[in-house]
Amino acid sequence: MGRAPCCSKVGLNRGPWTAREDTLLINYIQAHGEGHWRSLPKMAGLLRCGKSCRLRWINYLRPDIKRGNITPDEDDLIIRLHSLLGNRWSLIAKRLPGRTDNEIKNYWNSHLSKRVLNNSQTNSTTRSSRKAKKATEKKQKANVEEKEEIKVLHQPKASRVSPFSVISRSSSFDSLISGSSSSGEGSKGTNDAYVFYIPSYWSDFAADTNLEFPDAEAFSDATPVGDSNLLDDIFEEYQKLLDGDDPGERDSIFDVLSCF
DNA sequence: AAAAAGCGCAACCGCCACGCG
DNA sequence: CCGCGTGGCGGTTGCGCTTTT
Repeated sequence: MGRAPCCSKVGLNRGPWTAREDTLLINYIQAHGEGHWRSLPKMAGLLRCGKSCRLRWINYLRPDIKRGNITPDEDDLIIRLHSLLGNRWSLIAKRLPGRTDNEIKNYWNSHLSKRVLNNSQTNSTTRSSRKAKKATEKKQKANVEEKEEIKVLHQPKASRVSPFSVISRSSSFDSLISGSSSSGEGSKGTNDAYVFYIPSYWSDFAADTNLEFPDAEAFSDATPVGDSNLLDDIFEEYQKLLDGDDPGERDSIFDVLSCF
């Protein structure tokens, strides 16, 4: 049973959004900005729940959304961050400009979790029926997750991010992402051409937390994430800090991460 | 060629924390 | 301090498309 839905569903549209609804939502947000999701549908003339509007905007319509396949570098970073943060999709997404938590979560569930699973397998499996295979995968997945739960160093409860994060993600991302961002569907494909940048807040992050990045000055708007050495450096710094004995220090890392 | 199974992803659901009166 | 409204988050579902049998 549980509690009542967030809003009355009576008379509201559900399921896939139509182009018309998308247009209404985009036009309204362009005119009035994000927020006030509860009243937005009414004001925008949409027969949708406010929550649904928010999700549609954040996961699909926002102009800074980068559509297309996950690049190998992003792929690598997701795996590494997941090993540190667990299923903290929003935090992981914040390290991947233009990617949404939903997208990363889906990508993990459909691609990476299997890959991680396969890598952890020591025995080669015999060919079996798909059903049996899937059942086995499910079982193994459960085992891996059980182990991961032990491995993850610190997994605080999900918490709301500061308003600053909204500014970071939604207001200035056009300047952070080079290449075209597409708001239409079916624009997958040109992923190889994507180049994106670590935003300048990385250096602020380092300064604010007294982190000694190997080359903090290198973190500027013009720093391509495509440099896998840099990704390694970032990841290693995270790991070092997380491996530290001081729980307070670890907490501060998550606090800082939550601020972006 | 048809049916079954698998896959990918948009959308939904419910819980939780923050902000404000 | 407390209760309510709201927004954010992670988990889950549903469905269309693709692949396999």
